[in-house]
Amino acid sequence: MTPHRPTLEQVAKLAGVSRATASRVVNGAGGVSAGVREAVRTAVDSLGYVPNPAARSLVTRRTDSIALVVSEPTAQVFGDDPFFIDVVRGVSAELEIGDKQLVLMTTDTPAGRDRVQRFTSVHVDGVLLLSCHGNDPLYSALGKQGPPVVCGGRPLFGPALAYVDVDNVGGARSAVEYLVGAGRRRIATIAGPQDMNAGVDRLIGYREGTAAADRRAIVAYGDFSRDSGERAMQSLLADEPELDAVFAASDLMAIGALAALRNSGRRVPDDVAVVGFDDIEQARYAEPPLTTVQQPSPLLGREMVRMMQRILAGEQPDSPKTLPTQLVLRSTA
Amino acid sequence: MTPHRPTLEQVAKLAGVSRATASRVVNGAGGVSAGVREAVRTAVDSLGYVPNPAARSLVTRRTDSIALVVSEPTAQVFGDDPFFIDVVRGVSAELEIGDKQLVLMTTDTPAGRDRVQRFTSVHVDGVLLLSCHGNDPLYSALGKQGPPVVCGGRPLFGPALAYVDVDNVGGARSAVEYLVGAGRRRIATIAGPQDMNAGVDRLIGYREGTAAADRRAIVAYGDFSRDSGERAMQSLLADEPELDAVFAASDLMAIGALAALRNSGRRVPDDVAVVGFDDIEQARYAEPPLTTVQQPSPLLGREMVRMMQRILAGEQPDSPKTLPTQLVLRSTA
DNA sequence: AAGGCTCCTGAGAGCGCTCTCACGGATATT
DNA sequence: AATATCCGTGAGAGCGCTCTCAGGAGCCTT
Repeated sequence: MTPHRPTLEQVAKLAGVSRATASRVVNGAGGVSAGVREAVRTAVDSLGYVPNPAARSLVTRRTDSIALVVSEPTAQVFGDDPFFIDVVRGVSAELEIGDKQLVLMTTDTPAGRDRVQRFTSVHVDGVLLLSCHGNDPLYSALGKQGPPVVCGGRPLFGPALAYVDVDNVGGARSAVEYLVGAGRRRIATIAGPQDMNAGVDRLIGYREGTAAADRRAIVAYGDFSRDSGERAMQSLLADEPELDAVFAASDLMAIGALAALRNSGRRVPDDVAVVGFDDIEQARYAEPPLTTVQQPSPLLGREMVRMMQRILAGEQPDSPKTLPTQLVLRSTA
Repeated sequence: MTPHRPTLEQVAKLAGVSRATASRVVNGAGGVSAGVREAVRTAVDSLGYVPNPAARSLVTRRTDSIALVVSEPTAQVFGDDPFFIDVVRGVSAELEIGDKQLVLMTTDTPAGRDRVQRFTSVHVDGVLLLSCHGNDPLYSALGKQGPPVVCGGRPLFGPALAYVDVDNVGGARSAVEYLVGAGRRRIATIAGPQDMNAGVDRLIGYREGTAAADRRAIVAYGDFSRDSGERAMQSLLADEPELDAVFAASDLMAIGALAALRNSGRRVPDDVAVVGFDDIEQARYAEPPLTTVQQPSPLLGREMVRMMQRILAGEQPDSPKTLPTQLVLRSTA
């Protein structure tokens, strides 16, 4: 198919130098006189030379590519909010700077997990884990040996891995604080799944906020999806008809809650205030537009890569990094 | 970091065979006696041997990985509908079957494009192009030399590349036919961007449908986004206050149109029927739930991979493949 | 029984690259 | 002026794997 890619050897011959020198120029190593460097560059251009990464990585033992591992449940959960794609975009953009490749892997089946484990042990320089689910055996497996791992989201179990997270606790707390400050008395929450760190931490933040203001915690659970939010809101309304505020751990659940509130005849925000979490695009178009806690998803991707690069460069293991969230005021609270 | 990966040499020694034989077993090549095969397998397991892909691909000239190239504009456009992630999921699942890797690349800048071009020429066995935008220089560049290319979505320009597409024309036409059958008289469309094949083809389908029913074409343009749909609907309403149906080339635009119709006091579907395209999750929750043309996004990804694999296997170049769409009836039409 | 098969196995030659090491020449040191 | 230092360069040894080729053992043919 391909006629035949030129090799370094040919570049060297054309430039009238040795392969070693050509290699030096191609890799930007110093110690080459300007004239020779120029000659090699010319040869590279005229031949259209592109280094063979396999040959290179065979000797360097680097692959210059890192894996982004996403557990399929995660992809499913985040399938309809742009979180995932935003993270990927951030990862991609940041890797591009370092001229590294992004290898995307999903782990739905145990076989897939096994595949990931085998694969990552040789094929990539590092692994970014975006599987925020509970006791994932992948955590411990990857942590034990093989390339360095950086998690997106604080791992709930397993060994202490490097991670970057969004300030879920702080964001949730600030949402509650805002509701308290706005004079709300009975503040409920629709929490996310408790096998995911975002679900856990946002509930913790809610509890901190209510405790600090001496409010009772009123908790219902959802799975981050719209429907689960609607159902949770219904049960909340049944149990606590007097509630006047709800913090939902995701925008989708908040939007579901909005529908439930509407159906129950409550006015938002007059009767019940609603605050979501994520700040997805739909939040802007909700009826009424949703007040929510914004999280910097692309930045999460970028920071994961940066942390990985620091680890790869052999620097001190970073302390976990937490990215700030921000309350975005719209009309529901 | 890594202690040191076992090599085939070590496996061979442990199994008491030559490297060649060990290689045969590892690669499942025939012509190895059962006893020897078993011995090698045992050695592989006990050593935890994983073949070094760099060494392998150095000699085989395959990388067993294929690139999915996404132009950033595309990612942006599709950022808030699950199309992109669905395609990726399909691609990923299908590649996994063939035990190939997915390398994800985005091309926002010209530099990025250059990078893609250089990269793909050596690093991957094939390229899946998901950049459905107009006159992308990448098309011709990739088509000319380098690995085989399969496009997702019919390329609008450039050389004839293999592609898989969704039946945009047929889907749009069937939407119009349905509206006609439901007795709608003045059927407008909110078309998508005309530098993207989905935008072009859905407009063609609309035109076919209206022409076949002797209806006048009433066209406004959007960019697939919600806001552009809302604006387009407003201008449609201003120009053609008597219209009684709208086909929007995306669900997001249809949802925007719904908002504009509501604001103008029209009832949906009583006064104006609305049909979207895509069947994103939001369509189910629109007010009222949106009738729309469903497209099989994950299947698109799978089929792209399958076509690529056929090409890689040296089979006859496939004719372009078109995947069926299906009208999903809800409440807006 | 001799030749011809087939079947299994091992030896060895690279794939294209990086990197260490040695070496010659120019420059700096004493 | 002699030695030490440095810089630019080339030779060559692999990195771990696949794959061709040759050869030995066992079987079938005639």
